[in-house]
Amino acid sequence: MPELPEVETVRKTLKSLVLNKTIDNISVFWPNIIKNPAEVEQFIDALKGETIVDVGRRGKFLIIYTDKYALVSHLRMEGKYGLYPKSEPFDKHTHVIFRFTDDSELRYRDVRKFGTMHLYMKGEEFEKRPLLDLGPEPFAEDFTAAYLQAKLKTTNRKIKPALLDQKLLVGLGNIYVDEALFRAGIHPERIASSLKKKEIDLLHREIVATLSEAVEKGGSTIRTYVNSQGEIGMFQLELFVYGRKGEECKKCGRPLVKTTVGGRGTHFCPKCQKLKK
DNA sequence: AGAGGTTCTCGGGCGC
DNA sequence: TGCGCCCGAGAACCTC
Repeated sequence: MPELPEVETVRKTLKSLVLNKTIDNISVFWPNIIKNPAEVEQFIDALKGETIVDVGRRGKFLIIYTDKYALVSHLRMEGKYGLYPKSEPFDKHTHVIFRFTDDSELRYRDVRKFGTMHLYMKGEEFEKRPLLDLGPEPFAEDFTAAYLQAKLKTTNRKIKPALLDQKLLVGLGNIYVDEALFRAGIHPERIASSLKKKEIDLLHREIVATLSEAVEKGGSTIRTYVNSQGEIGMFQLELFVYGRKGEECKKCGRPLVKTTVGGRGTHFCPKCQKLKK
């Protein structure tokens, strides 16, 4: 569910809620979420007594920093963090609880149980999976049009699945990839290596613009997304194509269509995004 | 009933 | 042949 704008919004709200809190103990009700260390007991023992000193982000991953550790957390489709009073009952979708030394606790809830957590010593987190091998951040200096052009030139994949590959670039998911491709006027099934320099320049600009506008609006709430303070995003109101099948294209007025590309539901305008070679 | 905001693993196909 | 890369399919899980 969350792509870069949603995760960045969660990062900010989560940080404001848990900074300087000290973990007293932890309960894990669905151990499959904990991918490292191998034993859940080690995960729990390591974090007992640790104080949260920062909350970072790399692509769609949250990184909760404590004195000694980096907890790398991916929300996948439906993961959510929230701070609750210990006295409040938790629901059946609560899979991990971090109890603090005060009367509050951080709960990780995840209806589909797809989310993951990897715990590493601080400083090791970028050398191990899943943060190893990630592509550039879209707002960083190393994500340039020239970089994008060099990467796309050498792949025969369709442009949409190529852009969803987090090794090429982090942060895009199914919503924002459809939005960026529409805004750049590029058909999602174009072969990546067939894109012209001019098209890639525009695509690069629209990827950065779409993601940064969405961050400003607190992300998009399509179904269930809320930030760590329970607030919805507002960027869904600005979407051009995602979730708008059959509605009028905001550029040309013709109806938008939905197909499947690379196994993912894909929204686009057949008039504004022509499938040329 | 099947799709849903994600990503990992696996296996087939292809080229060297 | 064998290996490595590239790419697509399927799987992980639950709700509506």
